[in-house]
Amino acid sequence: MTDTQNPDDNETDAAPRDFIRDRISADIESGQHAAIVTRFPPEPNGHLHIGHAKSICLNFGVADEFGGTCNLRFDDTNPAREDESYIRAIQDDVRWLGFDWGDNLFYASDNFEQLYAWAQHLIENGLAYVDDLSADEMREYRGTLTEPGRPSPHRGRTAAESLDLFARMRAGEFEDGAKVLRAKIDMASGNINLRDPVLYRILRADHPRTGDAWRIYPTYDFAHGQSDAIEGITHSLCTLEFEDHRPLYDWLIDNLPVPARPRQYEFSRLNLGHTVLSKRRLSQLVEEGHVTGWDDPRMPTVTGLRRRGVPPEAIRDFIGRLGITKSDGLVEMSYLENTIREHLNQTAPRRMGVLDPIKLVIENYPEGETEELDGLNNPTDESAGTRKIPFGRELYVERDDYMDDAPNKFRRLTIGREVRLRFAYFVTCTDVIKDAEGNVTELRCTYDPESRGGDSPDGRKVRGTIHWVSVAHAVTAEVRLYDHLFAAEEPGKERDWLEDLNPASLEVRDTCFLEPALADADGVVQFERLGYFAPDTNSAPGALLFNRTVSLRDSRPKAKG
RNA sequence: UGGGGCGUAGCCAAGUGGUAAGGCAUCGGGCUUUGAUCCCGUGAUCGCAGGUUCGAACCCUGCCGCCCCAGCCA
Repeated sequence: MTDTQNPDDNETDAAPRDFIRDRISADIESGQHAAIVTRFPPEPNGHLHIGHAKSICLNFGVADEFGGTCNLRFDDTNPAREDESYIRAIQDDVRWLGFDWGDNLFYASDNFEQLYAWAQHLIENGLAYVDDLSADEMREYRGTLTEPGRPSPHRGRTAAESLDLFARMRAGEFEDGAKVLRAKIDMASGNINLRDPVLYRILRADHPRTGDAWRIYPTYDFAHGQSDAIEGITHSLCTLEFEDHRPLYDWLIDNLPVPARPRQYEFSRLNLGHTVLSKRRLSQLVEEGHVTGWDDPRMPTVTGLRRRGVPPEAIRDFIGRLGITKSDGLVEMSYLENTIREHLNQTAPRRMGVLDPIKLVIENYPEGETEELDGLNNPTDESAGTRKIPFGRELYVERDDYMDDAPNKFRRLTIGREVRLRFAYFVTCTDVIKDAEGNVTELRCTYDPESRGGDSPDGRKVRGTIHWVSVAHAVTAEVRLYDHLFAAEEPGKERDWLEDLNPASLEVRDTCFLEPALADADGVVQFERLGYFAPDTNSAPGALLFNRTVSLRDSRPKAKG
């Protein structure tokens, strides 16, 4: 009973460990908290991106691991920039990622009345005052990073006067920007957030949820921590740039009669190479038409990744592998891509499709004859079974898979070389037909009828295997190939970030030929030897449209055929 | 020159005084009806310089580098 654990007693596969989880464990062990409550607090002013996914996975993940709950809370304190449409989209995204907030849906705006009362409480206690300084004046008075600020002339206003002014601000008596409510803390603090930060500003705009009830709105600093307290959040997890705000967060909690004592912990946000992860920049890309929308498959948004064909499991796995720390780095895009491949390799059915077709005619195959061959749906998963693939005398193969005078390394078609048509026959190229400009228009081949299925009874080996589609049975489709949205790994590092946009991020192949089984594909599939492809949201029978989620790894020698 | 953080191999990241986990990438090799998958192997003395200690990535001191903060954005 009093047995201690063996030092070599290997725990099961390590649940994620990081400084935040360590802290939570400690808080639970010490009895500090019986159960933990976290929250994911998006501002509804744009769509979620993969950086948010990190926060989502952390907050919901930790709640789940420790038997707590995670609230979804909209930080809707700025009606000037927020919109209802985003509220819906954000919920869809979080759900799609695989998380469930149950009944715990909140809005900071639900607390407006309470926040107002607490602001009055601060004024009554001499801890806040109404200031008439303009934004410009306030900036001047605030000082600089190295010089202390000066007190506003209104800092000494009586509580009674501030209370009156504050009420009139609420009533809509003053213009936007005419007055603000400020906390009275320390104009000389080295931490600029403590130099009498603004708690309320006049914004005579209607709010998606409270309509015209309010003419003043609390700032993030005043709304966030207090909302945490109201919801009983135990661990308020946010990104590093809020570290400077923690003293203010604590000051407010300490000076207000809040019902709980939440604590804020900060972790580093996700930075990904060859893309941008800020809502400001992402909205700009959308607004200026550099992409087709928030759900453009090139966007690092949750909705974009989804349309691209990235499974939510892959995103969660990716985030999990990165870990939670306080050091900010730049994660290689290839890391994400690799994680996506890993998941899709297990689940995506294999199919064949030719994206840059040239015709291949098998001269000794009977005219007009057709047969069906069996193709493995997934070599890594026996249970995926097989499918029938129609075969005939005329096929489409990839232009890339033929080369004149190919070097020995070239394992594909060239005159005189025998290769295997996947799941079909051995075929030997005998002649090539070209147009006036020298472009290959057709390949002539002979096949070995004995090699049906892809193996020769004489045990003869073949150097390569290529994919194909029967001309008579092919379905046509448009396929979109994507590359990094930005050519530079760190957009904006060497020049204006928009100049780093990759002009080749989208390549449209409008006449591709696919095996007939793809006519009604409804999930991500692997086009053998090419990559993973997802039917686009606009794909329709007769007008198939696929997005390349990610290519397959390619270890072929550098110089392509 | 103020305040707050960070600094372990190309990238992410364990490690918290006892002699550098793991993942990805790279490069070799094996297997292979996808040049895919899979399998095996492959690299660091821990930003730098001092100090404490029998012993330091982990403790102390001093440097250096990078990130964030001067919105009535979050």
